Amino acid sequence: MPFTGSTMTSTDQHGATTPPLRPTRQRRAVIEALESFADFRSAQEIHELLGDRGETVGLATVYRTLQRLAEAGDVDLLRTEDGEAIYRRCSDTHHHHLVCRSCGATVEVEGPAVERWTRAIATEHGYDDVSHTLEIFGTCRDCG
Amino acid sequence: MPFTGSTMTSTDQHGATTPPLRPTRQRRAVIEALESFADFRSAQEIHELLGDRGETVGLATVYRTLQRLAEAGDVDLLRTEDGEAIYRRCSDTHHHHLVCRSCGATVEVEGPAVERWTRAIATEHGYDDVSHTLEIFGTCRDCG
DNA sequence: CCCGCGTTTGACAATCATTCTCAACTCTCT
DNA sequence: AGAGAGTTGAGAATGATTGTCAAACGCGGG
Repeated sequence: MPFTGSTMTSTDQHGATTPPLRPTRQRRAVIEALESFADFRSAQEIHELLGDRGETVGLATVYRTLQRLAEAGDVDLLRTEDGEAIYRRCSDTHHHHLVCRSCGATVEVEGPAVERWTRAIATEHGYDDVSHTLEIFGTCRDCG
Repeated sequence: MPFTGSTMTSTDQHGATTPPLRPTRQRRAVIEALESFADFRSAQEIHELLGDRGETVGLATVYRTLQRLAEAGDVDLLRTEDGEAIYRRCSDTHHHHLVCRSCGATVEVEGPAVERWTRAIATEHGYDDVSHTLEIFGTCRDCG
């Protein structure tokens, strides 16, 4: 299987291939749910959270919605060490995360130097159309 | 589910909790298979590759072996965008990868500056016991 | 060389996250 | 109100990965 590393950005590079997105009750619910926490959660957890709130949203829909949002760059998607996808709402600038290994507390960090470095390294090796992933893990003060 | 971000390094930080590892035919076969290619492959692919070679090694065993090797730091483990685990033999120094999005060709890269940066950022925010993941994706010259 | 015992293996069942299917439903626009 | 495209939900289906457990193996001692 080929490697699909086209990480975050799915911005329209051309005209407008993106089909319209309808503001349904379910979608609003998911987005609202995302507003209610600051760390990363899995699709399943978000689905559960919605259930607790009394919102009825199918699991498949939660998955679909999160996918769309991630593609659109409206939420951050990252993978836990065991490959599970976890999501979080985020600012729209390119950034990375410092995540607490034990409680999940997250800090968004920026590093222009790193951005430059990755691009330079890639170019130097003849790679084009560069993207990257960078996540930092650690134990936060409270969990220390 | 808590976050387990203890990425690559699983080096014994203490005495020697690591139990002995027996050099069985299967393990040797897996390691040998790893020698035969330079890019990343999934456990399934490696299992298949072994089959083609006439080596009979159970799929579960391949998974177990790769896991052990990864824990021991003898192979690199990274995740494709869809969460599949892929492995590759590697040098034992800490490094990152520049992977071709379409053919999987890989280059190991080092960046002392990045290492320092991540540690600094983490410390600055009160995070301890820092580790990180960083992968760069792009389209290599041949696939361009 | 044979024995004992903890380690490993393998076939297969079991998990688990995620995706697919498809009929029923909802928007949006006219 | 009606048409047509986008959405949804329930449950089946997928697919990677892990668990189970009895049989096979590697290693040190006698």
